[in-house]
Amino acid sequence: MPDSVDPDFAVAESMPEQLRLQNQLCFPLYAASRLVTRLYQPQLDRLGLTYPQYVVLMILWESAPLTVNEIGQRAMLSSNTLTPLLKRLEAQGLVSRQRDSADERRVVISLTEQGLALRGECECIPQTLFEQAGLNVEEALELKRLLDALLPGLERAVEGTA
Amino acid sequence: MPDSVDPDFAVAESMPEQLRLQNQLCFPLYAASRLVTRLYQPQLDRLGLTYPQYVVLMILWESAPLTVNEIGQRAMLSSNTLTPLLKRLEAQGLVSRQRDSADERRVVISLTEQGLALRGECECIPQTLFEQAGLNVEEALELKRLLDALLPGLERAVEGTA
DNA sequence: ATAAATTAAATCGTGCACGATTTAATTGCT
DNA sequence: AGCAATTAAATCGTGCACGATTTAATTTAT
Repeated sequence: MPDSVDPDFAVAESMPEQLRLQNQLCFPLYAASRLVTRLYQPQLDRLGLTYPQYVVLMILWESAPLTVNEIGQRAMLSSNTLTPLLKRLEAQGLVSRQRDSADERRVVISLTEQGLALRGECECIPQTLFEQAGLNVEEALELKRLLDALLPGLERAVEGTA
Repeated sequence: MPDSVDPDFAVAESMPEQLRLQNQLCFPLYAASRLVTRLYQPQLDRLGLTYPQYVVLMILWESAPLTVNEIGQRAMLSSNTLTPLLKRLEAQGLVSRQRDSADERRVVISLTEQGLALRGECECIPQTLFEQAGLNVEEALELKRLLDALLPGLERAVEGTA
């Protein structure tokens, strides 16, 4: 044992390699996700949106009207998260919520004229942020490819343990 | 215009490519991060930990004692998130919090014997989850490499807009 | 020496996430 | 028809995240 004066020597010395933050895949994933959300914020603030609200709107812009569950499948969120989020979007006049008369259990979410109009405001956001983050196109595509390949296995694993 | 009966035809038709969820890098990042956290939960539940608490403990296992700010730099979290989290870890008897007598502004976080002992319980978690998610080693390494390369640019961009 | 600037935590308010439960509507089964 | 099982949202409770502000201690520049 070297005559180190570092009081944490004993702790660091016995730290198993696989538990070091630097060796974990989960941490950069967690950090990158939060950083990207923070990068979106200034753009979304101007529109009065949060990042999860923006995700839900992107889903609706693509396929509205949708039920809460259908949005949930696409966003991987369930009603405990979506119901209050959708109520906030409704309060902002961006979506409307109405029970499906054919099946009263369902709530159908539609875009209002205002909600649809917001799409135009958002068109430039991805490109702006892409440049702001100084992303390399090839690396970004490769990253997306790997993440898309990872997701099905993760979903299966999460279901399996539930 | 085709004689589609899809009532959403008009909406989907005009959806700009760059706003489709499928074409965004941010969404798989957001989804993967949440899925990984959910995958950790069953393992961490047994120990009474949340994923962010586990991250903070990994940091402490590597370099305790640390101030709140030092933990924050490593975890990319600040006192508004860390203070309550650390109080919960303290309430569980895993860490101790004490003002630095040399600089009363600082709060030094140390591991208790119990907090240090928990490390042993966690050694197998990364390997277990890696297998549970059916991760391919090469892809995982490549993914980690890309994410690690992405983080500095994201951090710079987030600072720049603040 | 002291006032201004800086730094470190804590506090506050809002909005996710998500496990668990509840409520209500529909479907399936006899 | 009628009752059990299923499904869809909503509700509840806890714990992050994070912008903004506050409090208090230290540093700096007069």
